[in-house]
Amino acid sequence: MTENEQQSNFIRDIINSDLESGENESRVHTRFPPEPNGYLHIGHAKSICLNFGIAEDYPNGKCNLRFDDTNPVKEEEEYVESIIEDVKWMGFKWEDRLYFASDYFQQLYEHAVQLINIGKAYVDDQSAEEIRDTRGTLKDPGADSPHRTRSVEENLTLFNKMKAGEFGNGEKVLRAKIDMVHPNLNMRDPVIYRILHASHHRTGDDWCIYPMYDWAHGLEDSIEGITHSICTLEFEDHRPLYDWFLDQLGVYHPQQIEFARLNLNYTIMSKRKLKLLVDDCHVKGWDDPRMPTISGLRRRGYTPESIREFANRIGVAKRDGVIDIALLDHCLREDLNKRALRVMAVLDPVKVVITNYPEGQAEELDADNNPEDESAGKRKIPFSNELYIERSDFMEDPPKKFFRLGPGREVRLKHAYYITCTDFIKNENGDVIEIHCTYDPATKGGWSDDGRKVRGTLHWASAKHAIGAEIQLYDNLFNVENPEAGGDNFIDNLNPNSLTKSKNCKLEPSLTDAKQGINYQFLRNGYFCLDSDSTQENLVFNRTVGLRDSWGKKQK
RNA sequence: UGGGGAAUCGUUCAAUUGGCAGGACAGCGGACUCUGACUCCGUCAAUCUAGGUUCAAAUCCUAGUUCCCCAACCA
Repeated sequence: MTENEQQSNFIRDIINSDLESGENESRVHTRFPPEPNGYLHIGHAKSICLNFGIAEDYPNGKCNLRFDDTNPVKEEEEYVESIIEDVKWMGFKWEDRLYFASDYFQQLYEHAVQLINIGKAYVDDQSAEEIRDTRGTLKDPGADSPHRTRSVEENLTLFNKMKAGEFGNGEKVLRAKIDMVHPNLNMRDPVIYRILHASHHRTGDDWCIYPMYDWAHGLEDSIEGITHSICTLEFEDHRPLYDWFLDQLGVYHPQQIEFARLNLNYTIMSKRKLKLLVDDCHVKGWDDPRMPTISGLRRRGYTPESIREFANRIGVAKRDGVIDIALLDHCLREDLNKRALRVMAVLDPVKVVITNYPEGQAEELDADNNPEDESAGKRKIPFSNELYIERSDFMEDPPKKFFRLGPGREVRLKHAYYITCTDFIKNENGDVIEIHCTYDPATKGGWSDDGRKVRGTLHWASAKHAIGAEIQLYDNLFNVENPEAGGDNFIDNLNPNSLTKSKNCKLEPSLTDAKQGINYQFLRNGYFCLDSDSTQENLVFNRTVGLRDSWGKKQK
């Protein structure tokens, strides 16, 4: 596959053959159905790209954004808002098709009455424990409930009383009457309605009975005229049930198709566990830049384009596997390289004094904003006799392959001059605190006419013009490839060094005007963006991702 | 254990449906370079196993192996 070209997959193959055979009046209609019980993460992004991507690529294709809000005790308005923002940010459009399962509660209820009327559902008085105990096991068949043979009239009466609030939580449930000895556990008279005296974020206290996923989901799809209902592998076992309900009711019957969810190494993807990281303050919130949430990635500086390209490259299949986080990094760098504004920032500064440059003098030098994009233009950078360079760019006794500064060595200051190190000063701890150099006035702009080769090019900032900033460097949130291997002990695998703050960074003054949502490349240091906590007085930048570093790698 | 799925380079997705196993990422080597970046070139490397059918098998058949999912009034 070449870059940016749409990767085909088995789901698109199914759609193509459906289209060929004239299935669904040749419509293609998908949906992305999140439960608003947490923030969306990169795994959801895969599903979003799949469902909305299909809608974009087929003539008249549509994709609904539908909240599967059937469980009021776990769901909140805050999550609804974040999900809407995230899908929008990803660049997908649902036009006027924003739906909520809760909008269908009345229809779902009426269909339940219908199911009772055809003798395929009954009210059970058993407790949750009793139901569990009589469901049987993987090996053993289940046993019929004593209430399984109630008359239609009695079931109708009881179900209406459930709806009217005459029973407490857990006192009664409505179950489908299928087969208690079915080899598929999901078919052993699944519960389809439970009593929950809880306020729903949208329907308030209108209802005290709420539909279960299996009952609700297929009907939601049916009501919306979904053609291909795409979900993850763990629902494969539910498909017979999905089909059974729709067949019993005789309503429009979408096709459920399952694919393997995304797993990334060094990352967890469980909403429950991500919520725990937030609730227990292991991270600063759902949008902490170390989180794999879409909001976290956004704050970190990821672009929607890079995530969409990633989703395209990983493909879609039924085999579950683990994607290397390096592929995400790659897609990110590929996009950022094209768009990021180049600037200079010194993360760990050490002072350089140009001894032959007049003190008190300064000049403005020209610099490209983006060598990959001529239209990005140029800017001016101030130069003076006192500068900062990166501490790691100087060695007192450098090896031959070190192309940077050392006693007697000449390097280029990007966009400025060649300088040669003549001396350096150390403090009592033996740390280099000042480096003395001379500059060659004939090399202004970073060129010399005499054909002299200078291997190293350093970024820098003029000491008296530089602005200060705090920079946050990130590493993987977890320090093992599969943090979830130990079950709920994943907290033990948190990387204690996932966040490193550098307070005294020196940036070129143009960054005073840095804006949120813009990607910068701090030359030789990586891609950065202004953090949402940044203020005029205290600038804070996040490192989105570092540059590839073959030199650093070689050092190890 | 009953049921449902899946097995192809280190990782991941492909293979015109029986016709030379290909791409991407990672790795390694090199070229280029005012970012040790980018770019470019090269290179390493796989069909779960055992039988069978066939001129020919990743693909079909038989037997086996391994891995994943299911026993919430979660989704």
